[in-house]
Amino acid sequence: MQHPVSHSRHSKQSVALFKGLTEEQISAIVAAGHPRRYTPTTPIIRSDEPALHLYLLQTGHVNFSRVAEDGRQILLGRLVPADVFGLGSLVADTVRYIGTADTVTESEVLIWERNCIRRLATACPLLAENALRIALHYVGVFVKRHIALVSDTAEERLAYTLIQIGSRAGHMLPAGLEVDIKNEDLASLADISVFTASRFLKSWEREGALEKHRGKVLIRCPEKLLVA
Amino acid sequence: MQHPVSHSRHSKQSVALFKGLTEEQISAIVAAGHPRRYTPTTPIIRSDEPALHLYLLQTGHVNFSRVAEDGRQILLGRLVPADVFGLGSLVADTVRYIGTADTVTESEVLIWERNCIRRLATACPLLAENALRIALHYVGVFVKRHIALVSDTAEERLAYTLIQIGSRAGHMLPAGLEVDIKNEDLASLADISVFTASRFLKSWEREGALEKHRGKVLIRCPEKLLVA
DNA sequence: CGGAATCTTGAGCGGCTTCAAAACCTGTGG
DNA sequence: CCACAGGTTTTGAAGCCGCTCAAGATTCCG
Repeated sequence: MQHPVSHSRHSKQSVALFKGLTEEQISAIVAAGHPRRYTPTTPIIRSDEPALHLYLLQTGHVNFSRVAEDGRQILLGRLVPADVFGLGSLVADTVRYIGTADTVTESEVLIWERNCIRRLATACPLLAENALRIALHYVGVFVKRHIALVSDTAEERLAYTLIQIGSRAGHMLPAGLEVDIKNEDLASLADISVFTASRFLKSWEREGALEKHRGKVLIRCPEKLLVA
Repeated sequence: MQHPVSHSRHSKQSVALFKGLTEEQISAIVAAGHPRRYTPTTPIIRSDEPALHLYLLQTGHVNFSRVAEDGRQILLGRLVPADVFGLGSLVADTVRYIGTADTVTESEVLIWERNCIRRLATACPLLAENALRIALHYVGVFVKRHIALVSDTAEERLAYTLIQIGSRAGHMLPAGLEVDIKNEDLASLADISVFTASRFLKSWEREGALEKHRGKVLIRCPEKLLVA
């Protein structure tokens, strides 16, 4: 699975964690972090481990998930460049990671140790405030997903998920918006079975709304997904 | 619905938002807030409104909910004394409330204006850190509820919900742990229909695990809920 | 006592899931 | 270059959990 695609290195300004900081502050913080590269399908953190590190994804894609008691792995989100994870490392008493992060593609991350990033946050309170905003954002995201799960149909959830993941992790092509994602992951994000996902995707393909290839979806007409 | 029950005024130490602060700091913060009293079933904040205030519940119970597109009201949680809501007021750019807060019983809250609480947070960074911990805690709570929704049965979810709400909002009686909550709210928190909720509650009552009265559940043997 | 809210019970059904099996795609190694 | 093995996707058929709908019972309060 080699990707000639550029795993777009984000600009520093687009990092939500750095919002409002000066160039100098950002540079100092970035310099304090350790870069690291992971091969595809490698675990970076595991859920319930003590949150000892903060991570900033620079290139590549990462699945954030959690396993249910019955063993099924439930995707909570897909992380893209400029996303951070391991926010628990910023609080005083040791909290634990909420989910497991596994690389999907080869990925580069910037890592700070707990004490290091906490020291930086003390010197620069905006960092803590940004972390709070991000955390609240995720609360909103999960509430929304929850509401959708109890009040929308499987088809509506899949359509919404596809649009959402497309706008975040997709890349523009002449033919449309392409997303590198398997049916299995799409299904998990939409909280439906792979079979149901396949059925709806196929039906949209027949209507010309998208094209399906192994591990890829090419969205041609996003508006066609939301109608029927 | 008059309650002779004491809506236990929390001690200042038990407030998660004040964790690690000195008595002096807490007193100063509390002094800066405006107390206010609400009658039962009154809205305090509405979802999607700009987060202009931070609230600390001092006495009473508050439902935190959100309405789905089809109009159904979905309970996200029940707030008890020492809980805070409106955390969005702590971040710089105006975010919006995630849910609606309605009093269940007569309630007293302490209110801070956005600018006021932000000034206090600047002077006392621990406040921001505590807010982050609380936000991350809620992320974990919603993730857990979501996992349960896709992998547990209706009965398991209801049992878990009952235990949870009992330990948070219940009061000890000689006969057991009593919770003031309607089937409808219990059902919403467990993400099941009122009918399904009624069936399981009745079945537990027949097994002697609990007693059901209008608007009340008396839990006698919590362990009996988790078995069959 | 009347009326409104809450709770109960039964019957029927429906959207998804589960299960089984086959088709398909893709990189690999002979 | 072709065949093979692994993972991925498709399709069909059957079943089930919990929901919906309807109606009645119960409790509470003015």
